[in-house]
Amino acid sequence: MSTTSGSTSADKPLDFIRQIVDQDQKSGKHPTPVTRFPPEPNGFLHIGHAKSICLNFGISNEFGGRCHLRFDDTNPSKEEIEYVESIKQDVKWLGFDWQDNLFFASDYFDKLYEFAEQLIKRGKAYVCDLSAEEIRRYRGTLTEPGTDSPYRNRSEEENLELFRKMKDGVFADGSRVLRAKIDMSSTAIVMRDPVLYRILKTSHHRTGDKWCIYPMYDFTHCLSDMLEQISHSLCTLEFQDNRLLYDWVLDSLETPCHPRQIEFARLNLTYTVMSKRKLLQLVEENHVESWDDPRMLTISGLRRRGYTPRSIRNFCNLIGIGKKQSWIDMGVLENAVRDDLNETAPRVMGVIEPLKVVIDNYPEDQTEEISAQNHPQKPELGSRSLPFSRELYIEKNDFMEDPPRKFFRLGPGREVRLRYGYYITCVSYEKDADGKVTLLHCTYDPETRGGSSPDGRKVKGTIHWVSAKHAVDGDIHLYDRLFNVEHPDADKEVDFKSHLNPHSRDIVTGCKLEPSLGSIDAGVQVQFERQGYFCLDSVLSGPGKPVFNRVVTLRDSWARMNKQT
RNA sequence: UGGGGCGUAGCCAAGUGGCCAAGGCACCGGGUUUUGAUCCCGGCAUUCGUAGGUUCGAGUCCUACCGCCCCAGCCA
Repeated sequence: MSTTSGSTSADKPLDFIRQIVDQDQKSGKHPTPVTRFPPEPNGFLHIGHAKSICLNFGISNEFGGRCHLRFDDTNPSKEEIEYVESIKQDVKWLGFDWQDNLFFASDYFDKLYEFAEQLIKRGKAYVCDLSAEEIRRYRGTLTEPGTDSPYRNRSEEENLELFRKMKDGVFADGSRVLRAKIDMSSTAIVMRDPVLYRILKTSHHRTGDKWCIYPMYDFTHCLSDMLEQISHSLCTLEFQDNRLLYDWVLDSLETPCHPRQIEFARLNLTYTVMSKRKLLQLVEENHVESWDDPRMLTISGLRRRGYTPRSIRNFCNLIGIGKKQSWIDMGVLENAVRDDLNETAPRVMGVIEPLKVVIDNYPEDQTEEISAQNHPQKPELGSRSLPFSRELYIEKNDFMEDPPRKFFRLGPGREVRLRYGYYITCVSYEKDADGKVTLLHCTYDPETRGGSSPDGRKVKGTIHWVSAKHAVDGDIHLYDRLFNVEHPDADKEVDFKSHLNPHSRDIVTGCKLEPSLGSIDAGVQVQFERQGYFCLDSVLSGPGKPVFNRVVTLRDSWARMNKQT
């Protein structure tokens, strides 16, 4: 079994789709499974697509098959070449390889056209002159059957002639369509003589102006699958009805194989919205900066935020595949990055909201180099050296004027350990006119260098710090969930944007970072000890002006405890 | 009132008629810890949408009912 897909464990039970693939492989029906990921190049990929990508490419990796990347580009009025490139980049970044199996439905336009003529010759398709509005009326309703189009019984010759003229551009957009001749009284609406081709005098991003008719999804998809010898065509639940048409088209034509369509539930996540329309709205109305805003659950947004490909793959493997519409808790996604980054991210110290500390009994001009581990559980990741001096910064919320008993940090007269440094005790503090604490005076115990005392005295709290004169200044963007309710778009009467979390991005300037952070590469994740995982923003950072994104916080049982009381 | 699907814990999800209904997340206890992190240990469905039925035995089979999702684009 390949491990390309991440954390596929041998003892994990197979989902229902993998069971089918497994059986088909063992029975010899499909010794080499072939799947495909078929995006329409009309937008950016998001976490929901990642589920499909991991499923299709995952199966191909696990069963020794192939997975094609095929662009479903049959509607030139919505699609753009730019999206093709971003989709390829995203799939690649997620860690999957389509090798030389890159296809476009538009590459099949000639063949598709031939199949359409074949259908006409078999008396299974006809050109219809009804307007879009009329077709809709003739279609009937959920409970009433449709009625036959007056053009339904044209002769083969007439249909062929008209269809060729459609192709040659003699008719106006929308004036005629090619329809399948199935059953206007079918209980399945998709079978009531569905449109197969429409006239669209729009140039296509790949075929240019060659075509002025374009095939519809239902006609294109099954035939594309067939042409590529796809064994298992996986799609989401809303296509269940379409399977009837998928099978009808293939059964109505002379084809060498008949791929099996299998539907699974799309991904829904709490505290976010997933539809392309709503994501677009967030961008256009400037609720976020862009498609790759770190708050967006687009693949590019997640990448910029600092999510690792592996964490996304692990997440997709974790949530499973089923037919039940479900809502995965956002915490599961967040947990997936935490788990991954906990293993791999080097630990560093950064002070987000600095409070200056003067160690009164520390020599004025002295600087010491203190050794700090890069990962306490992984000595193989080495250590680094940290400058220590008389003036430091600590986190503002690591000091309280009147701390409760369970507060293990600094307060008047209290002693804490500076991570890898010394024990210090707060002896006094200064406040400004507004009553805000501006400076702490502490003393240190020279016997406690490195963080332990010869007398074995217990110090419960350990806090992070940065030497004031060695600190690198930077900005930090504290990202949080974009919405503050579980189901932002649950109520159709309420605008989902009214649930936007005003603190989805808190920008903090003047943060004090340990020196090594001045030369870190964009996109490399580190753990700011006691706070969370961060990475340098690839867009906003400039020379000498680092901007760090918070990928996700560390679990914080202290914060949780305070929330409850 | 048509058709297609789905209902196992707060959220996912195994289970394919036979020991006490996997596992993960969340939650609650406890331990280790120079990150209130990580890690470790323990707890967490007398019950599988509901009601009947078949069977020695049913979450798994049958019947009825209830609830939720999708379908009436010349979108995919």
